[in-house]
Amino acid sequence: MPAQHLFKALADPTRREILRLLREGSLPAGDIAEHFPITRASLSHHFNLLKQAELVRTERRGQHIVYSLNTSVLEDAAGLLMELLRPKSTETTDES
Amino acid sequence: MPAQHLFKALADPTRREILRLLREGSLPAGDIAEHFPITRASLSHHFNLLKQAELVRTERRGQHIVYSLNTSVLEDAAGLLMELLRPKSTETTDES
DNA sequence: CTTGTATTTAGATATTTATCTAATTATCTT
DNA sequence: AAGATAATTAGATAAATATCTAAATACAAG
Repeated sequence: MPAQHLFKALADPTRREILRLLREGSLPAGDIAEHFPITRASLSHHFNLLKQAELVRTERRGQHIVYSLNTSVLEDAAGLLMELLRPKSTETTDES
Repeated sequence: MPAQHLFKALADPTRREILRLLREGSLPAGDIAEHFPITRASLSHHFNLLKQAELVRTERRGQHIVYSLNTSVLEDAAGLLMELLRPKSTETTDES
């Protein structure tokens, strides 16, 4: 689990808002785009970072590309933060 | 709770490593500095961002400034991620 | 097989960020 | 008060990042 990609991806408000939208269910890129004042090209850039962090998955459906949340990676992220909350024992080797 | 500052602060590997050091207990800036290959000035910059996010607190002790972890904010951060994992109901208004 | 729609990629630009060196501030010690 | 030590701030710079427009790719429908 590359913590660096993960936290970098979470650092941007637009990307966090994308994740928030996907909580309710999968959405095609175009539907996501309607919620933001930036271009689709810019959103594609954000999608790339989210995919790199494996926070989202994609599936092509016809001419649409449908994005969905990868909840397990979000759990991992929360877990990484919790690890910072005490027991050095529970340490996992990690280049972050 | 300004999510933006929080996630920005967590996005940098050096800062996460600082937090990891502080898990074991408070440390003066100088002791922290020994763990890193960068200048103390650069570390000061990281300290500023961590303080802005309220992830650390400081206390002057003589000529030393002692840093310690603010665990409750780390818990908040983990909580924000968990909120992304389902119930839109549990939503809290947040400009992030 | 051409036209239209959805999405991404390429390339450019302005802003932000991590880092450095040098200077400053704060405290301690003698 | 003067000098030494700890830490921060100021100012500069190189690298990373978010954004844009324009071009490219992928699929669907006539």
